[in-house]
Amino acid sequence: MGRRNDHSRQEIREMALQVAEKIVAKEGLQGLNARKIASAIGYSVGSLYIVFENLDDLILQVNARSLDQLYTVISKTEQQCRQPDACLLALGQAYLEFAMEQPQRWRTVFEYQRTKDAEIPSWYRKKIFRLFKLVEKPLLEFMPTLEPHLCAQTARALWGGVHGICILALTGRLEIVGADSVQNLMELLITNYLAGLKNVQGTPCTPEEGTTQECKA
Amino acid sequence: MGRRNDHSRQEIREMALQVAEKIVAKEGLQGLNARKIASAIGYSVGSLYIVFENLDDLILQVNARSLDQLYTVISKTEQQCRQPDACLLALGQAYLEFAMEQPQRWRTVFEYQRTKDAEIPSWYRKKIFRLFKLVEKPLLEFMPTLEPHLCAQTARALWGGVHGICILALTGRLEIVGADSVQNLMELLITNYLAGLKNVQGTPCTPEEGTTQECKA
DNA sequence: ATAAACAATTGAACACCGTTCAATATGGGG
DNA sequence: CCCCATATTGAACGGTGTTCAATTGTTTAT
Repeated sequence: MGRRNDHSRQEIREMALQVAEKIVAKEGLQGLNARKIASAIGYSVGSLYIVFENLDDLILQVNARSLDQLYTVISKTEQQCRQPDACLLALGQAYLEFAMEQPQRWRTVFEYQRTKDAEIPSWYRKKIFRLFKLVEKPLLEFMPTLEPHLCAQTARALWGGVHGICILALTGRLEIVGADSVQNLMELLITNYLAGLKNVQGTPCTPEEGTTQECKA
Repeated sequence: MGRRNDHSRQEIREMALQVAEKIVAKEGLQGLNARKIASAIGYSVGSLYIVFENLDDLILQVNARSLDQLYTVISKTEQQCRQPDACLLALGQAYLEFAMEQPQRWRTVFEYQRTKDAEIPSWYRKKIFRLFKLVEKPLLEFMPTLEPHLCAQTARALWGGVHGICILALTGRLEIVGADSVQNLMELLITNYLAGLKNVQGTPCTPEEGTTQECKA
């Protein structure tokens, strides 16, 4: 088959991405390959390489969409809550919920590392940044005295923790008996972390309980 | 070449694992393949499949060794510390240090998922369990009133958090400027979490700060 | 209307991967 | 010394991602 002009490049790109999303959601990253995508959209492999630089590029786009959807979910959660501490807890649980409802897509986002040593593009980084921003906002309401840099650090520490629980849960390394226990872990982490924040910042440093870090600020 | 009896199967196995460890440490999981291992130990690919079920099996063994080495490091750290809170902080930092000094090996342990749907063998699970035990011990000293199950949960929440910070740091998703800032994140997470634990467990539940969970116990 | 120029599309081909197994070469027992 | 049991091989198979000469339909010029 030669020229047929059935679809524009943008359209082919869009079709490929939609198919790839479905495959990733159903079979995970392992189930995804160029020939499968190509045949599903009725084009050949060669056409994929006109529209995408390579498969890494394609997967990056799929992940970008997952991040966008995650942002939508998290953002809605953030808008619906009132008290900052309850808000942070709700954000963590929304994050966990997304991860558990779309495990394959979520895992693909965070486990996939490009083969090439190419840097993560800045537009993709921004999608991660704005997720952090959603955490920093209620955190600043919760601790208004936090200077911006420390707030960013505090948010990243908390979100790293939330993320870690999700990963260990999804990869089956938490090994917890019981149905909703991952949610409990999440609540434990967030509430204790926040309570500690309030406590440490609000009280003078006591030598037998504080370590060293908090006394400086 | 036919029979030569240069090495026993155990010896071939050992040689293969040592070579595989080096390759993983230097080039990561992506740099590892059967032919490379085979040529490095002076045998053919076929011999590898006599000694290992498949590459997944081989990688599992490599990861088991990484877990053992991690356990050694963490265990030593645990033995050297005095106060339980300082101990937990030291454990987290030792974990982070291992992850950053052996990034490829550490990532291979946690990011690799077997292709086959085969379960993780129980002897491998035990290696993960005993790592958690090292966390639960000082945690119980820190909070002697914790019932065993809640202690296990509390340890897993904390360790999930520690793990998450490591992962995000290693995959370049934290985006922190400065040298030792990941260490600071780790300290933030652990000290705040511990302070919160003490605070929440020790004081009666106040409606405006506590969420819901801690008031039940 | 016809031809020439152009561009979209293909799919065979290449180099790699994990895995298998018939063929083979050899150490050691009779 | 011969023969056999077996340790070892490596070509072969089906699967990757990726490339690019060849092909074929569309458009433009005459």
